[in-house]
Amino acid sequence: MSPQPSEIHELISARLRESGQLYTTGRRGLVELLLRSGRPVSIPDLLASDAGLTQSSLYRNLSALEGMGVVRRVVGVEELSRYELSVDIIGHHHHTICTECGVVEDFHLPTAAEDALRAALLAAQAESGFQPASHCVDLLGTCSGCVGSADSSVA
Amino acid sequence: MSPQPSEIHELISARLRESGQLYTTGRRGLVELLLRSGRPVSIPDLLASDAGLTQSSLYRNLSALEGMGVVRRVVGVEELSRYELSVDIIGHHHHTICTECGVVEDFHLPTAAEDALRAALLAAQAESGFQPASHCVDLLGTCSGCVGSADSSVA
DNA sequence: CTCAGTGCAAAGGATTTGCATGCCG
DNA sequence: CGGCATGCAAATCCTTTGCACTGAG
Repeated sequence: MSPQPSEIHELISARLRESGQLYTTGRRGLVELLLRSGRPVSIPDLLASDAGLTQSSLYRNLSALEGMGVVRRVVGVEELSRYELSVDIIGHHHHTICTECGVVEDFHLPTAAEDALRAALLAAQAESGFQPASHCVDLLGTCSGCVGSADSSVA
Repeated sequence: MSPQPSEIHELISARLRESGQLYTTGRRGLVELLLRSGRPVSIPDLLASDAGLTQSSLYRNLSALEGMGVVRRVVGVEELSRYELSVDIIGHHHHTICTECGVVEDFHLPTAAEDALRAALLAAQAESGFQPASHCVDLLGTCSGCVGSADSSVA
């Protein structure tokens, strides 16, 4: 299912070309690092682990690759921590994260869907040895307010 | 399903007492703000929106309330952004986030579960007017390496 | 009165940006 | 040669912390 490393490099190289950018040694090294680690890695980790990466280039390259859809930030649409009242106060729910305007909205799943999801996660748990305490389902997409406007900023 | 605001305040007040802490005016105001906004809010937002909140107190109060399980941080177990290769390169998958050691691992859902999940999310989408581009399912819990050790740091 | 909470201000860490230089096409 | 990428360093933003003071029980 996953392409071979060599194919990956060619794919990325091609995408960069399309955007008028270069697949330089540094970028290739970064991709190798991500490929090798096999899990999401933080920028400070990358800076600490490897040798040849410069702070600013790393940030810039990750942004560039992210903009092309090669790399993605794992948790939120923004890097800010967000807070809300806890589930046992507000009730169990999930979030929709609008990738246009960054707004995070609460969103409730029908009970049947919630049960199906829980069952699926429990089944998956058995295989991995990971003990889930809770799950977090976030939908990334476009909120109703941003559906009309292509990419314009919030009015 | 969700308690009334007055009950919420009493509940929080009680929990604070148990921990030997106070439910002061400032904290009550913070909870009101969270209650009123109805969605996850960032700290800079809180600082900008309301008037009477001091930066340090806000951070401290959110930490205190989070520690008691009243409030929770929405996205990651750590505040760091993490990067990985994109799904169309690595393949679709989800994450397990260990709340003990902070390690984020990739994790694949069985196809049947993935389908059920997708169907549930599509159904939910129809009601909300939100157009999902992708979903993100994260399991919060304890990884196999941390299951044995209670709360000790990584060995 | 005593202890926890608050406010101010400075420190710490992550991320972004400016500018001059090096490298690829 | 021309444009993109890099490196260094400074700037910016979010978050944490120290310390003295105010508020609540």
